[in-house]
Amino acid sequence: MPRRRPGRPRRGTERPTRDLVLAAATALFAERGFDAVGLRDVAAAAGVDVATVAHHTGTKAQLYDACFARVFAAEREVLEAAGERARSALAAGGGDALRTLHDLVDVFVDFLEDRPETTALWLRRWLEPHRHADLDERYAAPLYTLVEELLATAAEGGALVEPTPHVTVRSLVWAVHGHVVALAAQNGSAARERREFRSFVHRFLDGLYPPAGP
Amino acid sequence: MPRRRPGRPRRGTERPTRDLVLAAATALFAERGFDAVGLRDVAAAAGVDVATVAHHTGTKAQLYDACFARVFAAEREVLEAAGERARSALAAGGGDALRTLHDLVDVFVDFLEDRPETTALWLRRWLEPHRHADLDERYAAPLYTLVEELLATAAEGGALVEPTPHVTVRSLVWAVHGHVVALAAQNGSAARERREFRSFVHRFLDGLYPPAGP
DNA sequence: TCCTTAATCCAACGATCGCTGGATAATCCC
DNA sequence: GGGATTATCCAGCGATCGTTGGATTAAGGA
Repeated sequence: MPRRRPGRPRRGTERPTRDLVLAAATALFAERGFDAVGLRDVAAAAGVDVATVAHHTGTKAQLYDACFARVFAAEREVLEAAGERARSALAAGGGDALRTLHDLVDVFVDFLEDRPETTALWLRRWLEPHRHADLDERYAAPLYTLVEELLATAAEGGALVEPTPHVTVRSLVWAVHGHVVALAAQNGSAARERREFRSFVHRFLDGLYPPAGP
Repeated sequence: MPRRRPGRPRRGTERPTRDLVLAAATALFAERGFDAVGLRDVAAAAGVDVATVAHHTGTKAQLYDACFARVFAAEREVLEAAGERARSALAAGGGDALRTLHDLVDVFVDFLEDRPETTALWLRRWLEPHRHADLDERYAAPLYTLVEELLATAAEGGALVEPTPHVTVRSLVWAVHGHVVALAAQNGSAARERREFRSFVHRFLDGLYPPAGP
């Protein structure tokens, strides 16, 4: 690993060091948790010195928060874009509501399968809420309300056979996280596992609505 | 906290110190994780000295394993007893298979609601498999196969409308863990939350079987 | 050219960590 | 009563932790 050049960066240059540190720290935090990761581990993974990590990201707690903010912002962006697409598809009225709901949830599953560290950070956040006091309203609530809102919108046409959508959505989200964890734990035949889980989720979603009339 | 008496314990006396340490350590590990808990924290919570903790439970890693073994053994015992009852109820042939399945899963939900640290330890185990290399086969597999077996047994009468019981059972288990985490996070109206989740689980289980004929 | 700003690293501080050797006290067994 | 055994605590070891002060290098601004 070549040593990074010291000195003031050139004008047009962005600052890749901070992103480098954040990416390395995110991977380590997701795998081992806050206390098992030393700042020297982060520095070594990013190829810089410990003091450089502190220079860019402040204290360890601030670095932790920055990692969560970065990952959750990416998730939120993807989900809100998918939500907008679903909304306009339903507003157009031409599409099938159930099919739209399938597609929306597929985006969620795809995203978490592609970035398993997102699931790891969510689980750590749920396990240790005392570390994330200020993140509650900024990330968790919008995602849940989005899916619930989509569920309600999709249910406008046909009645929704589901008296507790809140519990239903939460259970669905946790099932997805469990799927990602199981994928990370097993060795082979991940493709089949992915297919089977999508099939399960679709059948689950279909069960929320009355069967289509003849 | 009165200092514990040194010296060899009396004959008939059991050894409460080890259990005291294990209980305190389990609560701390469930709340904060392995690395965030110091042996001095465990000792203080148990009202003993650090050396006493080491004397009874050996290494910190051994203490961690002992906590998991203790909690998972309790869970396994409860579940296997409920499984035996469900099996004999089905073998007698008199009862309703769906009702038997409801009761079995209710036992699981009740247990985790009563001991939320069980969920915390399961999630930590899933998040950090490198810490639990030897626990995989001893605890995880039997629970899953038990529920799947019960599902299969309950399905002998009526056909099971579920091509992937493995995925289904896992998703159900994760939904229960998510329910426990949500219960711990919220403040009030836990009774309503419990009722709604049970209702959800029952409807979910019913969806696995074809609707009863008229 | 010279001063300012910014990035990087080195060295080290105080605190805490897991762990242990040894002293002391209480009980059992003979 | 008197060793043997066991439980408990005290004190301290070496290692690692998060954090910081200061030196060095490189670029911008005048």
